[in-house]
Amino acid sequence: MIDIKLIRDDVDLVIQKLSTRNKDFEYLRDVKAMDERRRQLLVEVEQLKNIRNEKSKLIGQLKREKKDATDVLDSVAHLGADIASMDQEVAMIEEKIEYALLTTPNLLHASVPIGKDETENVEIKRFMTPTMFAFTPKAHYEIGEQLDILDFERASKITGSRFVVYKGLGARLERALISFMMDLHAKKGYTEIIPPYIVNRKSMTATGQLPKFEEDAFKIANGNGDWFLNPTAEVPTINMYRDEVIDMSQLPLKFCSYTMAFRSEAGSAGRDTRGLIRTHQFNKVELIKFAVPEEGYSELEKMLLDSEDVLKVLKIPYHVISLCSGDMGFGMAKTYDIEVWIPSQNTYREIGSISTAEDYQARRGNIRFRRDKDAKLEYVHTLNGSGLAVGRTLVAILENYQNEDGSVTIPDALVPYMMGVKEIK
RNA sequence: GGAGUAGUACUCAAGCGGCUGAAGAGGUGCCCCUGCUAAGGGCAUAGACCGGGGAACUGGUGCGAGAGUUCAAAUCUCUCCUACUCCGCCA
Repeated sequence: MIDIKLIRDDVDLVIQKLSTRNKDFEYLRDVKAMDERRRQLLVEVEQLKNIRNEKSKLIGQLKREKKDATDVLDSVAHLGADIASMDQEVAMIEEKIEYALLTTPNLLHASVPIGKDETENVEIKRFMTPTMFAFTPKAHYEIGEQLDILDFERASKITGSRFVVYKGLGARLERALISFMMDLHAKKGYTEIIPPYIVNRKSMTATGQLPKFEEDAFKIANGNGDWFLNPTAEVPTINMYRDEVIDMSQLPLKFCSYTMAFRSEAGSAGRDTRGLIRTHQFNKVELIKFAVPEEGYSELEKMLLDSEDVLKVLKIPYHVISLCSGDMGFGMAKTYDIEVWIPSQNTYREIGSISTAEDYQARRGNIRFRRDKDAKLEYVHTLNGSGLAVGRTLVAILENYQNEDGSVTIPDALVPYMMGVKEIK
């Protein structure tokens, strides 16, 4: 969350900065007023508590000396009710402020292009030219069904729509991609992680999924209603360090985290209903970094390159866009999306997203570091990037590596992971 | 799932409702001593968070978390979390 001191100091500036997200933030003026009321109450109630503490001490002393304490007891008796009611008001105000801050998005970095929606995102770079075919390319679900490596019908029988069964070499390809990606990143110094796929409410709150986007998550009945299916490895991996102080010498911490990710896809009814572009359950390899603030943005650029490298090695065309202000995610200060070429749709589609939250998540999750022994604690910067979405990478391979006869060539880099298979036919 | 035990600072650990923001030990830092090392001695070692103040300072909260009893809670009560032991079940 953003620092309440910013609101205290200059609420107009904060509102102005947030306004590029094309939403209304006038309620922050109420937050400022509540904060003032709270501090004023604190001064009053703390004075009363000080009096009570002093008198309590005196009572203890008198009793030890076997003296009469009735007068002091009488004089302190009325304080309790006042303190209790003021405490209650403070708690109520704090709850409201807390909720407002938890539902206020991050401030954007100065380099984020201003724009109203996804149509105004800015292309940063391209890799390769879109794949050309001498025939009409098929969609990945047609290819997958014909090769009998993807089975959507049976998946919907087992569960429902937006699920898939990977079969035979399809299953092997999915598995190969996970290993390939993890190897690629691990070789560059990212520590491999396989975290829990179920996370609790605190974790979801720290990374920003809650309290605002509860309907996007799968909640499960166990865990007193406070357990959720992992929506992205960013959640469990960043929360590894929640409420911790990270030793300065360990920064930047770099992780590549493999998870199965789960999304309710509430609100995307009708979109990408066919195929595995948008499923409730998908594999994802995610890059996560914890960095000192001054290195946050250089680490973001490096992470983008590491993420791109997956498609470079696989030789699949993509471009990178910088999300404009109106399309930015809730908790992030700056985001690059990698979009991969999808021949059947004749367009680029998102396959990865690389972002920095600056200290927004660190403040929510209380993740800090200290520069040296006597230095004050500071919040780290947290970064996350896809490395990549595995299902969508499989889509990109099926479509970009398809042949006229319906077969699919396996990218060279994956052949060793496919037990030598060079083609699916 | 059942039964039990425990959670105090960097670590271990004492702790009677008030004199405990917390004994003691280790560790760590600085200093002394011994030619160096091993060993020994001295001093320091609660931070964090929320406030007030221009500042020096100062108030509040903190003993797994939350609620309660009380003028007063590490200490009493309740709920929860976590770890460990035994039983049951199970990949």
